[in-house]
Amino acid sequence: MNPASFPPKHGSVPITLSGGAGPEGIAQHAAAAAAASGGAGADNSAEHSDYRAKLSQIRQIYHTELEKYEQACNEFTTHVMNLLREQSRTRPISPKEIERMVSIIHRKFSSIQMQLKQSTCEAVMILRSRFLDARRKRRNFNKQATEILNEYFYSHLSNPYPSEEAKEELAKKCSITVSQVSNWFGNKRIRYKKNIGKFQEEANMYAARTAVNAASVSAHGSQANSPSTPNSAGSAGSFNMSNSGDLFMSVQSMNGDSYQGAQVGANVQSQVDTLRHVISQTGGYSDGLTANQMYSPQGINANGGWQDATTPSSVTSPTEGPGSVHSDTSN
DNA sequence: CGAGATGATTAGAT
DNA sequence: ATCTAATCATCTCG
Repeated sequence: MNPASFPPKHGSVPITLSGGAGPEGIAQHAAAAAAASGGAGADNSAEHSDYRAKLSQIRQIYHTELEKYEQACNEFTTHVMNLLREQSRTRPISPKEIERMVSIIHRKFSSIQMQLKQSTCEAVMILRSRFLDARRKRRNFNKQATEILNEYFYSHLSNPYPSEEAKEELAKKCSITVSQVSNWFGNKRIRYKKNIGKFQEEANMYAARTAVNAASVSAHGSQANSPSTPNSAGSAGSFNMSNSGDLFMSVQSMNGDSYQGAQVGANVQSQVDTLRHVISQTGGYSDGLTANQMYSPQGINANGGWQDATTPSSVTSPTEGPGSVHSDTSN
């Protein structure tokens, strides 16, 4: 009953079922069966019942094989017994010898049965990985869900860590599970941080949208919208982290514990995030400052990311970054 | 078909 | 327990 060797990593495929006299590939059998039922379906319950059908199929194969081996064992034993009996006419054969013979045979067959067991185990594992590994049936979220998630993300950019409640609400709105929401935010944070340039357009879009929605729109707000895509964002490979928030440094980091429980703070922060955007878009014009970095990595400090927070001091004071890279945006 | 996008899983850190 | 970072497996688009 020991789990034998669980294939620790997928994609390895080294299985190599016992060659030779052993029970040949139950596992391969099952894998083939699983592969045969590919495609189309994708109905959750249907798939699950499919999985169970395959499982019972494996079980049945296992039992019939087991029975077969047992029978073969018995037959072989009697055969050997007969031989011995015949030989006992020409030479004396002690009962001990017979017993030894029988036990040898049984040992052999039981080892074969162990192999059978192991193969079955592998088969189940393959089946499992094929049907139960969620990665294998990944579906993209629908457009609306991603919109909702993105909206939340970009309107909380300075602290994109939705609370449990927020997650539940998002999950409900998007018709996905809470852990899917968590996954999404985890992936988003990482990927955003990793390549902010790639997400600038998106960030601008959602920021503008939420601005229009939330800020009650003092009419005529539509313009200012993206003077063509700012291709300057550069960052080919080395992320030099042009952290120059400059304009809006002031509001930057009030993240951390300050509004842990206070929803008010969060709301305010959200508004600030949005407004900062609007400012960044329109404000660029008034000065000579080119608008080429409409959305700066505000919430992200140079060394790491959002999460470390709790750096007690040093926040709220625009003391430039550690490296003071300060890429000058003038031309 | 290949590259990039994307959701899920995992190891390790806190 | 939750997050990050890396990675996997699949989807999507050209």
